[in-house]
Amino acid sequence: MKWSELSDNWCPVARTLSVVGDRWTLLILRDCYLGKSKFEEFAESSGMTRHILAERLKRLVEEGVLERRLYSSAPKRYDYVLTEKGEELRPALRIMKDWGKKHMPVRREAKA
Amino acid sequence: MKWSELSDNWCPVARTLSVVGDRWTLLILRDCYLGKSKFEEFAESSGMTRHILAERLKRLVEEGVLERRLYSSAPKRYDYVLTEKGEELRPALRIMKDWGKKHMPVRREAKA
DNA sequence: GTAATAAGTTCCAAAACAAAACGTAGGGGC
DNA sequence: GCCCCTACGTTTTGTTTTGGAACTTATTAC
Repeated sequence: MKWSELSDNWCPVARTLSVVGDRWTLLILRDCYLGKSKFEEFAESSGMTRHILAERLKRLVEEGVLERRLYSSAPKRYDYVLTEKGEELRPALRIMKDWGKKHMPVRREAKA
Repeated sequence: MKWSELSDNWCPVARTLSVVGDRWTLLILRDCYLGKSKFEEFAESSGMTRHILAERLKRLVEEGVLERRLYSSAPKRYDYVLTEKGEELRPALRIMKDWGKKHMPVRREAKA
């Protein structure tokens, strides 16, 4: 089954996952909630490749979770800010944060 | 970057995602919250391949989110039940459910 | 004119995934 | 006993996605 098929699933959880159901997308949202908005910030913070990052940002914009915003006209630079729709996923990430703190202790050295 | 590297990330959200950060895993949890516990139930309900399902169940058991339980000794049959650790992710799925209902209307015909 | 910055794009090999067949260990009908 | 059914997986074979690194474009700072 493909992503696109999931978006019309009877289950609202499945439809949500068709947008945010992979680790990179959720890490982008985490960064947004931490105040980041720029491509380079996401790339450095999450450790994902620029290739994947560009693709995920594109989808988040298409789905209305983020908005691509021109923040400098010369040179042209765009960043990404949360929409209200995107803001409403914040509580889910907060639960994951608390769960990680409680159940997933760091075993070795922190990397990034 | 690989899954395994994420599990020692400084960020608790990232560590959480190293366990549940893909759509199939989260759909398995959804099914658990709906009362399902059997391999065949997960396979049919989510539409994922048996191959992937077996792998994800294995990891969820290793991580202590689910418990593999012998529910019939002859023939030997196992099912999967939530641990307390697994139960504590339920609120995150509830938020995704509400978000999906609000922001992801079904456009075409529901399939599964 | 040379280097730096920032947002991407392109390329190729490696890994993950999808689909479907196969395996295994019994149970039940007859 | 023999055959099909159930249920939890495993194996196999191709396709798709991902990872990693280099490249592009436009502009500013020196």
